[in-house]
Amino acid sequence: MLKKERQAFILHNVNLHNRVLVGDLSQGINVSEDTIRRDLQELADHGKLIKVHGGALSKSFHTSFSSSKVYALESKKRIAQKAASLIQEGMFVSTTGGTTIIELAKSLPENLHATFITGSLPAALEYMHHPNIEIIVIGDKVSKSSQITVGGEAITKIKQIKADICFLGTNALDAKQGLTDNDWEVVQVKRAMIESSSKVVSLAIAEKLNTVQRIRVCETKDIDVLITELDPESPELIPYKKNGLKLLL
Amino acid sequence: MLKKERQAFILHNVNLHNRVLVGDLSQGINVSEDTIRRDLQELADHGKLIKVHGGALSKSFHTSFSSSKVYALESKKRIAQKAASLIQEGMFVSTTGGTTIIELAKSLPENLHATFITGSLPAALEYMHHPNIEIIVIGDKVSKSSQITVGGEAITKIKQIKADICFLGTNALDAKQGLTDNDWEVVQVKRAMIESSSKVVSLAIAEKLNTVQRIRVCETKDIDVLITELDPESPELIPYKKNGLKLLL
DNA sequence: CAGCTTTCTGCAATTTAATGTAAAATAATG
DNA sequence: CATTATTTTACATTAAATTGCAGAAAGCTG
Repeated sequence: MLKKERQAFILHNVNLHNRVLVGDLSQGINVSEDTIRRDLQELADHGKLIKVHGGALSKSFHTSFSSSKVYALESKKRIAQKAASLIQEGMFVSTTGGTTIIELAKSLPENLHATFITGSLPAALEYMHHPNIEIIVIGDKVSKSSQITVGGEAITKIKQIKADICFLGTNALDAKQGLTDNDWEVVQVKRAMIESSSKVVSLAIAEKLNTVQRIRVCETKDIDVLITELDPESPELIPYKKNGLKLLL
Repeated sequence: MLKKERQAFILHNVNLHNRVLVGDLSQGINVSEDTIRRDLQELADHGKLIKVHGGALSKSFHTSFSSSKVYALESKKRIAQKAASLIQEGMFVSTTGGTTIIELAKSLPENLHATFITGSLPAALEYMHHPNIEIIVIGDKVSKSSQITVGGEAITKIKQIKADICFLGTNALDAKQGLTDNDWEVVQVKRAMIESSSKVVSLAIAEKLNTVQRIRVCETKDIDVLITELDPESPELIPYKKNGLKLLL
């Protein structure tokens, strides 16, 4: 059996049963456990499965188990801290929703005086814990999928307030395709925020990079700063640099 | 069973039943109690559950009970349920903030179709759990003490929407002095809500009755229904009856 | 406080993983 | 075809992880 075949077989199995054991595979294919381990390692390196002690789990199993709120939490925290450092005393800051933005809200320094504008209900609740932060909530219909307010009223209000900086929770970002999203109403809100902010910052964990969704929010060059957890020298980031984005962390 | 699988199983259980016992898990999965404890410890370290003596609790369960919002919770729940029974299919409902209103949000029947208008962020988050409820958030500056939006914009918006029924979380109610409150901005919002609603309902636990605060929101006769947990025959309630209030429970 | 249960700690046994090395297979080159 | 390099694999050895157990410590209950 060729190596590729074997790996295809393993992958097929792990996706079918959500789990595989090194021992079973070794017996089933009749190769040493070392070989299986090497295969698993390789597949894991390519992100096809999750290697664990004793075998491997399917990707879907793993993500469903570590619920999305805690998913990549550490990355998000680091990104959020970097983002917080961009905020200066007295600024007007607008933010979208999303878990990374919530982390940003939690990362704000205790004594920061600033005004936050948001249509995200969970984010607003977080800002509330900070005694010196003024909160402006954008009112309108609530989109349940994204937990932010959306609609014409919301967009009108957003455009009425010129923010110094705007933080975008990012669903998908690609150097060529720009910032994209799947929800039409949310896209409108994001566009309005970008339009009425002096500086646009995108917070994106690595896995959102080089992915594309249906609806374009803006082009890559419209974003001023990209904050992600990758090494700034990482080759993945080169196309973004070319588009003039400042990179952080 | 792989370690990750076991932990997924535990997590699934704790989220399902809100609690797990070390012994049960040990028997169920057929590993030693030590192993279960180590798993619980690990999951707790990652913030996925709360470890307690004898087992573990789900995160949501724990936070909903450890907070200080349990004061007079049972009374509030009963009041909330009574209030929920007043809401009919398709109604436009406006609500203020306050813990009793949050209980109302939790008490809503699963399949109710209605539109809720509120400036309260925690209430809006609760409504979000109901699939058939449309939420309109009133935007403006957030008052941290009351966790609702306040200000001219908010009042303008409230007046633009005519609600069928309006539920007021009540700080102080006195038959002679009417409904009173301590926060000027909140009072403005409440007044606007009363003005633009066909029916006004006050939710008040007994200890708020016959108390007065600085600023008058409205007179007693402007309230249509008072919901409290006292016996309707209670002498305390006679002056309210005289003012034409309908009493519930 | 006394008696009970639960938890923690260190330790040993077992299982699993990683690493280095050599043999075999495959590919590349002149 | 011979030979050289590369890849793949198995085996042995060492390292790491997981788990259960015993006894001490801590927590709970009446």
